[in-house]
Order: sequence, then structure tokens, then C-alpha cells
Amino acid sequence: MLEDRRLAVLRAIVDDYVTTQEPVGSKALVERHNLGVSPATIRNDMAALEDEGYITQPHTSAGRVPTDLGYRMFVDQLSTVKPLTSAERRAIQSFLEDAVDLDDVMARTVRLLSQVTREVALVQYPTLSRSSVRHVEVVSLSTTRILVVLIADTGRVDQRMLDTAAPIDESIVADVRARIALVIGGRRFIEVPDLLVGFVESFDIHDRAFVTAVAAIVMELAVEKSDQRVMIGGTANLTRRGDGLPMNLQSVLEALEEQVVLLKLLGEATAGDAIMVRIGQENSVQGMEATSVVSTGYARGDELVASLGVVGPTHMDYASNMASVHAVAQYLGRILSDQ
Amino acid sequence: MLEDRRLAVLRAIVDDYVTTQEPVGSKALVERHNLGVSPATIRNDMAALEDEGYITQPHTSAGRVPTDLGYRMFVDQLSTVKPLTSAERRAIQSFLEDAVDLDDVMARTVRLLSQVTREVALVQYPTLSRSSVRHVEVVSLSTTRILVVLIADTGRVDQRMLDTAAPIDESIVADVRARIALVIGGRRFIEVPDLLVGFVESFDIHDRAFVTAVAAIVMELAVEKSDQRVMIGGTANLTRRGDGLPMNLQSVLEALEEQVVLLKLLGEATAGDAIMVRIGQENSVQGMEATSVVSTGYARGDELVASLGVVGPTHMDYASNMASVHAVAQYLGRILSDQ
DNA sequence: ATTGGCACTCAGGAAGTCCGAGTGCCAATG
DNA sequence: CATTGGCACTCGGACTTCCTGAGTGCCAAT
Repeated sequence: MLEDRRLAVLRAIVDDYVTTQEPVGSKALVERHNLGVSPATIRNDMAALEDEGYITQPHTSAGRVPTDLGYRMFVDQLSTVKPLTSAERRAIQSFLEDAVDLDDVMARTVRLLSQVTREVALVQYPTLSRSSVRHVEVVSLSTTRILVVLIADTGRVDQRMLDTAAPIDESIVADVRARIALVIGGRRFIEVPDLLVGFVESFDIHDRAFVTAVAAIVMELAVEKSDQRVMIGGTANLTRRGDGLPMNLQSVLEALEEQVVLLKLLGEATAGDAIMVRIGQENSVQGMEATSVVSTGYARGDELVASLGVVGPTHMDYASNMASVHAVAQYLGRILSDQ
Repeated sequence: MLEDRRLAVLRAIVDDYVTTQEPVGSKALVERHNLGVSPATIRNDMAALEDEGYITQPHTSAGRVPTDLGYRMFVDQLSTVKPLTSAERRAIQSFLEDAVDLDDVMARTVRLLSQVTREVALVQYPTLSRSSVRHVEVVSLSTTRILVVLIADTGRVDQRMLDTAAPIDESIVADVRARIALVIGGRRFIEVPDLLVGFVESFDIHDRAFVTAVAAIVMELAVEKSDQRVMIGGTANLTRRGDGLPMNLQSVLEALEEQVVLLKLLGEATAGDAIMVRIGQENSVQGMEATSVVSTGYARGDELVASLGVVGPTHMDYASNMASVHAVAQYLGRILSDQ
């Protein structure tokens, strides 16, 4: 079928370009892939593909290079997921199993993902909103400095310091600690704001300034604010590609230093098995026009808690990266859901 | 004096090379710095400096470039500390003051340092050994998963997960929590191992497996292991220099991903006002032969708690960077020591 | 629709040329 | 004896030119 072959040609171009990094021409194409036609025919197809915007020429008399649109088509229609080898799967699992705490799990996941894909890896910390309060702690570091610690049942620990105007008596701190634990202990994070209604008023009027401040911090910790952590690793992989990299290394590195940007890149945690791919300009981050992001959500039990993914040049190996991201997300979910 | 002028020449060469990044010749030297002699004289001095190993020629008929030894001499004898402007000082202070917790303080410090110096910044978390236990918490996340949290009076929070073979009863967890808090609460971290002697034996024989595990984790957290965190930022600055950078970006980025390497780079916290400078090959880290490290310790109160510093090419602006590192260390210390 | 033929294009490598910044050396000088 | 002007020499890098070959588009033939 005519239309079919054209897509086959596009796929072949993407394949070749991803591996060689060089514009691919009609002749090389028929040699390396056994399409049963002559170069001239391919040229016609290529001209058509170019008209449709899937490929482009860096300059006349050069081969073709996929456009963002071309990659998009490739990802949507043409790529077949490369399953990981069982050796790889075993390596992933055992590597993650050895983690000693949540930070370690995250660190290992980032490292793993960046090594497997040889791209820059991003892993977002599990969101609190879906999980519940395992423990809350109010500790005085000095008479005017209080530390509030929230422990989630995911093992995530968040803390926040509070400097008070007036010295706070230890007995009040103990009182607040006990009563706040009673109120929100074991409850869902989303419920926390509601639960704290009236909490402040139950205290002596003299202490309310302090209690209000603590309550405010607990709310802040419990809501939103705390989804904001993303771990990054494998930035050295950005320099891996030969020289002809079409992206500005500096601007990419700069963008990747901003937590906000990282969150934006990961996007909303996608449900189920869906893997999100943002190609080139599709992610509207300044300085990252020549990079793509492959991301997906991961779950704790059956609740989606956050996202992870990789960032690389638009000419990345989408099929492999999608498979790796998917696999790592699955294993990470499994580790988090105990066992 | 003859010897004096030679050193002046060396200083001039370093100055020029640091700013222009290009080999500097005798003529340019007399023009830009007002040494009261002719180029020919300078050439003689340069030849002497080259014999002594302070400078070298990239190739015949090119200007001179400082060697590691040359930079060393420059740092040890020639550089005058550039004091920061009061505007800079104010900016530093106010930027750090807004931090909400220890993580935030560290994050802000890294960002600040990398922006001020335009180099890669490293900041080590305060060491626990000198500080004391503000609070210890043992929480069960599930029946077979326990979380141990240690809070230091610096505001530093460390946690570790523990998976047990058999389910643990909540009452035992509460018991351990209460008793371990009693034993080590308020004490110095260094004392912890001693204090825990006999602790396990005070429990019922059935629970000892669990208690032993908890005690082991507390010890691990309290000792050494936990100094190991270093925050890094500003890696984009590595790409800043034009092109002719003599260092391999990839290998540097790779090295900087290893926590161990970062710690090694920062080295021992240096006492007092001493600023440590490691030039080129002096830091024996694989892949970082062309980079220098400027670091110093910072104190909480009058106790040295950790180090911070910057990493950059050997042709960095040592004078400025030393001043910045010093200033940031001071302000960080001030912030940590309350107010 | 496919294909072979053909003229055309042009990036990038090879080879050659040139320039000038920079050097080392030497003889002259105070 | 340190300093200096003079001078011959070196050579990396910039600039030019040339050429090749991979790749293209178009067209007529099948």
C-alpha cells in the first residue's frame, strides 16, 4: 500500500537518524532497510513527507532529518515498545530493593533511570495529598525556634522551621504536639485543613499567636507546597552525543536547575499505563526547544502519587526510553507499596 | 628588585589570562600593566618563570599560560582578597534570612554561591557529630516497616526505614520510642554509641531482634554516615566559558554526580578563616584534573560543622572566589547560629 | 506507480597561502 | 649586569580556493 510505505519510510528515517545522528538519504535508506523499491521511489515518498511536514532538509543536497512533527508521528503510530530483557528487569528490581529510606529510593531511581536510558532522569517525590499523616512532631530547637515535622505513611518526611517573636514555653510546645497529633494523626492529608478548623480556638488566648503559626505551617506542609520536589540526575549524558548537537547545552542546564521547570516538564501524573511524550517545542519551556521529555506517573498501591521521566534531545530513542520509563515506574511503584 | 618584578609579571600573566582566556605575550603585558620596562626585559623574566615551572607555552610562538604551579604561587603569594561591596553583603544576608528550614537554607546558599561566583557551588550539610539530639522518633509505617527519625538541634532531620522480618506490635514501638528518647534525648551525637550500651539488654528477650535493629540504625544515623550530604548547583556555569575550555565537560559532570567525589573535593572543614584552594592536579579526582576547588569551613556558633566551596576551571578568578566563599561561609554560619 | 538517467547543488574536507603575534638571541648601552 | 632595541625565525589560525561525492529534483520510459 502506498500510504503504508510512506510511513515505513518515515520510521526508517527516524530509526537511522536516531542511531547515526546524520541526515539520511534515499540510497542509504534502501540499503539498510529492505524496502523492496528503488531510491527514486523513496525520493518521491520523501518529497511527499516533506510536504506534509514530517521531515526536512538541513540544506539542499543533504539527506532528510525528522521534524518535531515527524517524531510525533513516529511515537504515536510507528514505534513498537521494546520490552526490556529479563536481566535488565532483575537488575532494576534488585537495585531498588536495597534502598534504606525514601530519599535513598528516589536517589537510586534517578541513578537507575539515567543509566538505563543514558539520558537525564527526573523523579518527583510522592505527593502527600493522597496519603495520610503517620506522625506529626513539634520540637523546640531553641526558645524562639520551633521545628514542625510531618511524617507520611509513604515514609516521606517534611519539616519546617518557625521563628517566634516571643520565647515559647516548653510546656506549650508539648501541649500543642499532643493535641495536634490527636487531631490529625492517621488522617488523610487532604482532610488536614478541615480538621484544623477550631483547633486554634481551643487554646488559651495567650498562646494563640504561636498555635496559629504552627497550624499554618502544618497546613502548608500538608497541602500542595510539598509536591514540589524533583530529583534530577545524569546531566552528564547531555554531553554524550558527539558534537553536532542542535541544542544549546547551557540553556538546557540552566533550565534544569529550576525546580519549577522540572515540575512543568514532568507534567501531570498520567493515569494508568499512559506514557506522555513531549517533543521539542511541545514543551513550552524556555531554552528547551530542542529537547523531548518522556514521562509517566507511578503509583503507590493503586494510587497515582507522582511522575518520573527522562529528558533528552529530540532525536532520542523513543521506543527504548518509553519502555525504560514505564518499567522503572512500575518497579518504583512496587517498592513503595511495601514489598 | 629583580625578584619582585618577576612575581609581578607572574601576577600580571595570571590576571590577564583569567580575564581574556588567551595566552598572554610580552608586548600586551607591558601595555596593559604599567611595569616600567620594555617587552624584551619581560621576555627574559618570562623565560626565567618558565624555567621555574610557573608558566608554559601552548606552542612555540604563542604567549604564556600559567601552570598549576603558577596558580599556586599566585594564590599563596600574590592575590589580594577583593572585599565584597556592601551591596553584595546585604544581598547575601537578606537572601539567606528568608529561608524556612534547613533544606531551604542549604538550597539558598548553593544558589547564592553559584550566582555570585558564577561557578559550580557545593555546600555540605552540617555534620551531626558536634551537635546534639533534639528529638528521636520511632514510627511504624506498617506492621513490618518502621521509620526512625533523628532531629538535631541544627534543624537537620535524618530518617531511615527498617523492614522487619516479623510484624512488630505497636506497643513495643511505643516502648522503644519512649525509652530511647529518654536515653539519648538532648545528648551529643558523639555520645550516642556509648549511651546505647546495654540498651538492648534492658528489653524483653523476644523483642531484642527488633530493638537491636533500631539501635543499629540510630547509631548509624548518629555517626559519620550522615555527614555525607552535599548539595550542588550552578552546573550550567561550566558551559559559560567560550569554547577554548581545556577541560572535558563530560568527565567533570560525571564526577560531580558522585556524592563521594563532592565530599572529597570539599575536603576536611578547614579551621578558622583559612580558605583551602586545590588547584588542578592537586585534587586527585579522576576527570577533574583541569579544575580547581576553593573551599572553607563554616561554623555554627564557634563550632565548625561543615564545608562549602566552588568548583571551576583552573583559570578561575581566585581572588574573587575566595572572597565570595569566605563571605558566604560567614553569613551561613551566622544564620545557623540563630539570628 | 515505479524506475533509470541525468543535470544540478552544495557542505565539508584537503591543500595552499599568508599574516602577525610572539619568541629567542645578540650586541649595544648605562 | 640588568636592560633594551634590533632582527631573524616560528608557526597556529584565519582565509582562500578547489574538488569531491552524497544527495536532490525532474523527466521520460516502462
